[in-house]
Amino acid sequence: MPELPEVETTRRGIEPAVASRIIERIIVREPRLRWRVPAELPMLAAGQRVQQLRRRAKYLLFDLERGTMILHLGMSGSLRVMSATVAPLPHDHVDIVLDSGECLRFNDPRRFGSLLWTTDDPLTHPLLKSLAPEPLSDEFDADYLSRVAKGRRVAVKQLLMNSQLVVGVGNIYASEALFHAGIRPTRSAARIRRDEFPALVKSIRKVLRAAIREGGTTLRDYVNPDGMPGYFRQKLFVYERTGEPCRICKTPIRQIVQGQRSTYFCPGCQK
DNA sequence: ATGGGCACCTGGCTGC
DNA sequence: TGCAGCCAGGTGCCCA
Repeated sequence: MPELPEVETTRRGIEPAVASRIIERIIVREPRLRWRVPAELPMLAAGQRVQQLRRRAKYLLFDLERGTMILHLGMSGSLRVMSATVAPLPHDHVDIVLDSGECLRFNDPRRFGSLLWTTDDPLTHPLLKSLAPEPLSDEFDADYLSRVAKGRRVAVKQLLMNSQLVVGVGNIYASEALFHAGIRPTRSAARIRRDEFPALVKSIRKVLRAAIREGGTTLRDYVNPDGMPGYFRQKLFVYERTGEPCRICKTPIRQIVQGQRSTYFCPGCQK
């Protein structure tokens, strides 16, 4: 599910509920996520005040007084803010109970999400230390992208989904960004011309920002912390529009498979 | 170093 | 109605 816009929407949605609150307790109903939730995490985190809630790539970082909780939503995860007294539903694996009486409830049917603990700088954690620059930061520019694409024979779509090179862009936004840049997803990264990188960078940033503005994209499971879907789905140009006419040139949108993931593009607009 | 394929999991949909 | 097969927003790991 969640790519950068959905994770950022989640961060913004839960921030008012968690900022400066004390974590009263953490209830782990199902520790078997992508990695087992450390048995000691509830004990370690309880009683600490939330100093800051950050996002790095698709990870949410809860900085506490003496350690950080690292949370990833995986494919089907979502976090909701609700009263701690509400009865849990299936797949409500974790509750982070706050001193306000509210809780953050983590629901994740497929259990590809994760919840980890570190006392070090979380950015040096093995899962985070090799992540590429944030796509909405100044560091991510045409020079950067052309440099990392140089000599890479992978398809440009797969390059965009390699978190060591570009973060936050998943299966939806990779297809969408390439559409807006007018670039075929199948082209080798090495074959992208120098003058195409500015448009590609611009498209990635534009798509991510626009999706954040709409509260993300809901295809199936994703809901924001208020339980509401994201509305960017209506603004998708190619994703899950197989056979439908391109919104620009009316050519039917095509679907192919790259790296075992569906890719969508317009044969008319993307060269 | 790079790239390809698999694995982890559940649920919803399709078609026989 | 039942069920097998396929697909889904991520990403670490193993292998060539």
